[in-house]
Amino acid sequence: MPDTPPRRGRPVDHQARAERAAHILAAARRCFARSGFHAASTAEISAEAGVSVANLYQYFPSKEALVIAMTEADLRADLALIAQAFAGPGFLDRLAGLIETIIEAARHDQEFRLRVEIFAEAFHNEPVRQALARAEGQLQDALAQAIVAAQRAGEVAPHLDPHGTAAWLQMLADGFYGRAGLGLVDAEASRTALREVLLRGLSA
Amino acid sequence: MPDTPPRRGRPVDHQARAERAAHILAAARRCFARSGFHAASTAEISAEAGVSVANLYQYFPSKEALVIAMTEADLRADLALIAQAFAGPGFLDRLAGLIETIIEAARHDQEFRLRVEIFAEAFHNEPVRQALARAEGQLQDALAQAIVAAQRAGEVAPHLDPHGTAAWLQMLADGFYGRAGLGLVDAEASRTALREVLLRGLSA
Amino acid sequence: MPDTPPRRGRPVDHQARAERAAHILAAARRCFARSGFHAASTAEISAEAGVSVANLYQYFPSKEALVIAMTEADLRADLALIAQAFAGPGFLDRLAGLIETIIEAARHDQEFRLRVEIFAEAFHNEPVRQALARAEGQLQDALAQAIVAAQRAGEVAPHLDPHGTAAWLQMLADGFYGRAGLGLVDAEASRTALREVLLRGLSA
Amino acid sequence: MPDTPPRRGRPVDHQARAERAAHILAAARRCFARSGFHAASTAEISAEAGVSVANLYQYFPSKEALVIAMTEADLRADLALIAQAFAGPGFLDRLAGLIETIIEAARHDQEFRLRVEIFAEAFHNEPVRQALARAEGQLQDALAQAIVAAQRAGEVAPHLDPHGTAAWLQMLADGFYGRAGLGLVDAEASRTALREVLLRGLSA
DNA sequence: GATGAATGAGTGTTCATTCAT
DNA sequence: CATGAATGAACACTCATTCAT
Repeated sequence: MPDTPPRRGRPVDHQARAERAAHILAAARRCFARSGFHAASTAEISAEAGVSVANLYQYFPSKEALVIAMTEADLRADLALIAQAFAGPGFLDRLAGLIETIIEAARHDQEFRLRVEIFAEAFHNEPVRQALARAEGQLQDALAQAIVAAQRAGEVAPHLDPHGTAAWLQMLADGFYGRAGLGLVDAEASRTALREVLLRGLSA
Repeated sequence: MPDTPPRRGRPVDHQARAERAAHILAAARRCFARSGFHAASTAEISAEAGVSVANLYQYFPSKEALVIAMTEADLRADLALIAQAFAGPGFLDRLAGLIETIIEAARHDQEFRLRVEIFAEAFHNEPVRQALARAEGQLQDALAQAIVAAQRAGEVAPHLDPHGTAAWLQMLADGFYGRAGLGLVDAEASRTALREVLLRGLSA
Repeated sequence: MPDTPPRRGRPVDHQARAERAAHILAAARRCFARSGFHAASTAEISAEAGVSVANLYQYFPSKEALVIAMTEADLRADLALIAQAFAGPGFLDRLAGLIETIIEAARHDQEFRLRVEIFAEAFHNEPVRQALARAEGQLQDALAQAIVAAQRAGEVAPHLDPHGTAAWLQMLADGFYGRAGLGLVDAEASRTALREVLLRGLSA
Repeated sequence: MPDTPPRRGRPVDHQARAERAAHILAAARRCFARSGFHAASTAEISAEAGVSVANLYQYFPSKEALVIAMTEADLRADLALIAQAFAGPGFLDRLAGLIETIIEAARHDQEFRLRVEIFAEAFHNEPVRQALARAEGQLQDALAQAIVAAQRAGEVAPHLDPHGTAAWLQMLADGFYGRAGLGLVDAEASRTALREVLLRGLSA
């Protein structure tokens, strides 16, 4: 490495920047979930975050960039969730636990709407589409990996195609998000029915 | 109802009105699927339909009304499809055929995007939400009814809750629409995996 | 001609449209001259014209289109002026008269600023540049034609290149506009000096 | 002036300041010529100069100040050019040489656009107008002085009003800049025609 | 002196909708 | 019934400028 030239002026506070970006992103999340991607104006988002519109643009170059950043953050969170959820034996039990977690969450926040919103936006916005497709692909890979492990452990039917199976798990989840966003989810019935289909669909 | 008062002027040609409304609605469908609900302007829709913007407003009082009409038309079509699909014996075979039909359709048109788009809009637009919730409810009833019949015929596991089961079938479908809209659906893999989960999930 | 299909709805009033467009254009002229092309907002122009901003956009698709329309209208006016000014014998006298007219005008309106403004805009805006270049070309042709006629009539030195000569006449005019816009023109001195250079520069 | 009070802290390096100011001014010049006064942002200028925006403001209190400084620098350069160009005998030959220089320059850089740009800005910006008017006045004086000398030397017609004559020389130059900026200047034709008009317009 | 961070005030343009013909 | 004309309200994004470090 060549010696870096001595920096003049105010140094960049990377941590503060990251925090503020996250703060704005969280505000955008709430706004998009509440009003929808198009209806949520940059003014609304800035106000929710308590910053000026111009400041928002110093952290994200466009509204689109917000969705993309969101998608990527979600991906990281989901991957972490999956990694943790399937870290040990008992695949089916852990899956049932995951369902429980998701159903519970569906009662309290509007995050679910966000997922559908992002899907809709992705249809007409190429960069968003790419980000989302990439995220869905990575999630599918992670799920497939967990399925393979469970198959090796004899917990999941061995002849099932791991990726195809992961795909319908994702479809089920996305479909659940939509219904949850509409307020159509009956927690008790969902729990039972989903458990049933997962057990029957996967178990060896 | 009392007898209608004698009408003055040119009598309304109900059929012509209905046809033109359907024509406009079809145009709107294409536009919404192509550009999204918010990005598709009334101007774009009118142009696609070959009528003036003001004329559109004589058939539908608002853009929102278009989505609602669309939802209701879709409901009728879906109910007809279900009624026809499950009219005789062989529930599981018929279901597999339905999947085939849907997967094929996913390759040619963009209608799938529309479903997701309408979900997203419904989240922030109460009248749309009501229309969609009502449609989903009726679809669920129809599916549940078909499931009950199949259970009686011994084709579907008898202990399954018909409504809960119908619900996950819907989730699976909605999730499929989203992935199809994103272009993530591999026809062959989807066919196999979906058949598998349906068979395992439902069969007696 | 195939028989035109019977027009439905409100017919277009072409005259009213043309009048309103001209009205808006005149307002834009005043605004551009007063505030400059960039500083004059579409809101300012609409207000000056007494119409809504959206209405302005039904007559001109962009701010740029206003300048282009202006350039073309000016071209027509200038061509007419030249045609009329050099319709008969006495080229040099007529030229002197033209100068007089222009100098007088420079005292009362700000139109001169507009010319410079449009030049500046043309440098960075290709469509405007093309419109302006085309206009300047046509004006040069018209001037050159008048010079040729005057040469035939023995009023202008026969060996002068008509286009080159027309070019410096235009430069002189443009330069005059700039100085007039700055308020640097002394009517009396300009009159004398310009007459002198024209006479000496052109006469046989 | 009374003796300056003893300065505290690091002494100002006047030379370094002047150099950096000149550096920034040169960058601004390129940006204004390329994008226009309004379209060139302070960010663009700073980037071109390789300094921060805030730093620019430590050398020039506003964007306007940049144009004014530019005008004054140009004035100094032009005065020097004139002084040198007309330092000896052979006024007309020297003028012809000057034309040549200018025409050549018009082929390579965009500086010409800058002149027109500054004129346009001057119309709506009083401080700029004053700077430009003052510069044009001084240039006119210098030119007039050279003309008087040439008249004494018998090279220029004695009855011509020196200031009026200087004025049309300036107009010709400004008009040339505009056409050059538009790309309408044919070097060969311009050379011939301008030489002709200068000779005929001035010679004794 | 030099920089990063922040912002109020705007910009051109679009849109769903209404009204007169 | 069908159309052209009109508009208020909004929107994403930018900019010249200031201030704290």
